[in-house]
Amino acid sequence: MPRVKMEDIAKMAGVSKSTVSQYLNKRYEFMSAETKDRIEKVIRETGYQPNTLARGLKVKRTQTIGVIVANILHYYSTAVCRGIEDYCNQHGYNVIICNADDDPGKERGYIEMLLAKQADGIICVTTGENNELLGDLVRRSYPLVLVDRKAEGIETDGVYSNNEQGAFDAVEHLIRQGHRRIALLSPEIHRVSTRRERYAGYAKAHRTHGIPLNDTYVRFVDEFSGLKALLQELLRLPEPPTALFCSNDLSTVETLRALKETGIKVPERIAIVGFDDSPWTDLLEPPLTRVVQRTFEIGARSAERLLLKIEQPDAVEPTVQIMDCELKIGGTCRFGE
Amino acid sequence: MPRVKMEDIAKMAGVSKSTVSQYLNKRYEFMSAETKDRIEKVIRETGYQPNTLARGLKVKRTQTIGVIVANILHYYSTAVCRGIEDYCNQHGYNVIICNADDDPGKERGYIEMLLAKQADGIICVTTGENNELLGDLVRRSYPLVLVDRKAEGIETDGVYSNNEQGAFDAVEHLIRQGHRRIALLSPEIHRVSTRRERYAGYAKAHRTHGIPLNDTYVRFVDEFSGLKALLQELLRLPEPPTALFCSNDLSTVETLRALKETGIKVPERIAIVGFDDSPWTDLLEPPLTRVVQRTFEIGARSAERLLLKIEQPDAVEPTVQIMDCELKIGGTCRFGE
DNA sequence: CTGTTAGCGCTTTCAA
DNA sequence: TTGAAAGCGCTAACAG
Repeated sequence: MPRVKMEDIAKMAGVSKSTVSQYLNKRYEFMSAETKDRIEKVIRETGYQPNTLARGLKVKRTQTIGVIVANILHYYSTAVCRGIEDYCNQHGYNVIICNADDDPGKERGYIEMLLAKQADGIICVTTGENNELLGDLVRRSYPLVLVDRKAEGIETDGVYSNNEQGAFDAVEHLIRQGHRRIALLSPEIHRVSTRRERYAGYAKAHRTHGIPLNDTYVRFVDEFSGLKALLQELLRLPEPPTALFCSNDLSTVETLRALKETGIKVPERIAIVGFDDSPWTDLLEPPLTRVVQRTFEIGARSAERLLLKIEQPDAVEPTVQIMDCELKIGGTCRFGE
Repeated sequence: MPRVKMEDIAKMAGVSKSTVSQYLNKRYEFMSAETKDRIEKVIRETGYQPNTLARGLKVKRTQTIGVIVANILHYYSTAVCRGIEDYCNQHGYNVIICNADDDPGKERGYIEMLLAKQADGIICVTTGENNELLGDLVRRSYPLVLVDRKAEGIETDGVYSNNEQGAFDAVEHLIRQGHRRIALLSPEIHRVSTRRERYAGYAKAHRTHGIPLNDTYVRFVDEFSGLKALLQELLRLPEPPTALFCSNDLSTVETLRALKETGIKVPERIAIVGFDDSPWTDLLEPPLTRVVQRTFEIGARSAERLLLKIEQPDAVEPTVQIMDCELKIGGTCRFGE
C-alpha cells in the first residue's frame, strides 16, 4: 500500500512538485488562487501527509525535541513533561520522551538516539555521569537545556528549583515547631546537585538556628528494603530524632509506607516533612507537610529556552533560571504528643 | 558545525560509502577483518552517528512507534507507557509518547503527526471519536494496537482489562459487606467502552444478588467542582447510599478529596471502592479498597503485538487480549459503624 | 506565477 | 571483497 507522495499530488493537480511544496510551506504569494484551491482539494481528498523524514533530511530541522527524564513514573517527571509538551505543542514541535532510569548508560544511549534522529534539541535531567558527552553537544552549539540537576562544567541553559531554599524552609519549619533532632533521609548525595543542595539547606537551617549537625541523623538510602530497620534503629538511639526530612518524593513515600507498616505514628512519635510534588499527599491523614516545586512551569520554561536556542542560535546567552519552592503545611510536623 | 557523515567515514577509512554501510548493517561476511577494524576505529574516533532520517527514507522503517494516551498525568497511562517503553527498548524500537487529553482533535493531530514521521506503528488509547481515521489505518494494514478502550468496528489487535469483571468484583465485595444501596460515580459512559463495561459490571453484581438498580444512585461526573454538593445530595436522600463505587482513578481521588474536605467519614458514614491503579492509595487511612489493572503487562503485551505486526505483517491475525483485574482489599468498605 | 534541477545522507543492486 | 550509481520524498534556487 504505497502512500501517496508529493509527486502524485502534483500530477493530480496538474502542477509541478515545487508548486505543491510551495503550497505546503504556505508560500501562497506567488500562486494563483485557482492553483491553490486545486492543490488544497487534492490534498484533502487523498489525505496526503508529507513525509517529514524527507523534509527533515533536506531542511535539517525535524521540529522535534527530545526530553530525557530520570523516571517517568515519578510525578515530578510527568509534570515537567506535561509542561514541556504543552509548550512545544503550541509552538509546532513534537516531543520524544525518554526514560533514563538514572542509568548513565541508558542516558548516553538516548542522547545518541536523539542525535541520530536529528532532534533539534534536548532537555535533560542528567544522571551527572555523561558530562563529556553533554559538553561535546554544548561545544558544537547543539541546543541543550538542563533541568532539575546541574552538570559540572556544562555551560548551558538550565531551569532548576531553589533546592537549598526549599530544604531550608522545610527544616526551619520543623525547628520552629520545636524539633531539635532532625534526621535527613536522602539518596546518596554526591553525584546529584539537587541532593547536595537540599543537604546544604538542611545544614544551613541548623546553623541558622544554632543547632549542631549530628551525622548519626544523616542517612543515605538508595534502596528501601532496609528502611524499616533503619527507622527503628533511629528511634532506638539514646537521643532519637523527633522529626524526619525526606529529601525526595520516593524516599518520602517509602518512609511513609515503612512508618505505617511498623505502626509508628506520625506526627506523635515522629514528625515528617518531605520534598514531594505528588498532589495526592494532602489526602493522607494527616496531610503531608511538604515542599513542592513549580513543576509545570519548570517544564514550560525549559521548553521556551530550548525553542529559543533552536530558532535563534546566536541571539541567546546561556541563562540559568532558579525557581522557588513552596512549603505546604499539612499536619505531619507537630512536636510532642 | 556540519556533522560527520558516512562519506567522511568512508574517506577517512579509505573505503567507499557502501562498505561503511555494510559495516553499519553488520554485514561483516564479505569484509576483510582489516577493513572492518579500520572502519570501526574511525567511527569510534569521530563519534559518528548515522542519520536515521536518511536511513528511514530509504528503508521505509524508522524503528519508532507512537503511543497515544489519554493523559500522561494518570498513573495508568504512565505505567502502560513504561511497559511499552521497556519492551520496545529491549527490541530496538523507540517510542514517541503523545498526550491526547481525551480530545479527539488532538488525537487526530497526533495520528497524522505519527504517520508523517513514518512511525512504524501506533498503540492508541482512543477517544472513540476518530474511528474513520483508525479504520483507514487498519484498511491500509498500518500496524495498530488499541489499549484500554475498544473502538466500534475497528478490527485490529487490542489489549484490554476485563472491566466488567473488575467492576463486578468491586460491587459484589460491597454487597457481601452488607451494602445494598450503592452509588456509581463515573464519567459520562456512552463514548468510552471501558466505562460502559464497568457500568455493566456494576449492574450485573446487582442482578446477581437480586438487588434492584436505582437510577438515583448512578451519577455521571465529568467535572469535579460540583462534587461536594453531589455527595451531600446523595447523603440527604431519604434512602441514602451506604457505599460509593468510583469507576476510574480520577473520580476516585476527587471523591476522596471531597469526602475529606466535607468531613464525611470513610467508611463509617459512607464506604468507597474505586478503580484505581495508583500505588499510593494504600497509604491512606484506611487504605483504599480498589480494583487494579495489570498496567505494565498491558503495556508490554500491546508492544509485543505491535512489533509482531510490524515485523511479520501477514503472519498475524488480529488478537484481542483481555486482562483480569484484581480487587485489593483495604479498609474503606466496612458496613455500618 | 510555475517548472526544472540538484541535492539532503543513506541503502542496495550490480559490476568489477 | 569492494565500489559506482541510482533513488527514497522533499526543498530551494534559478529559469522561464
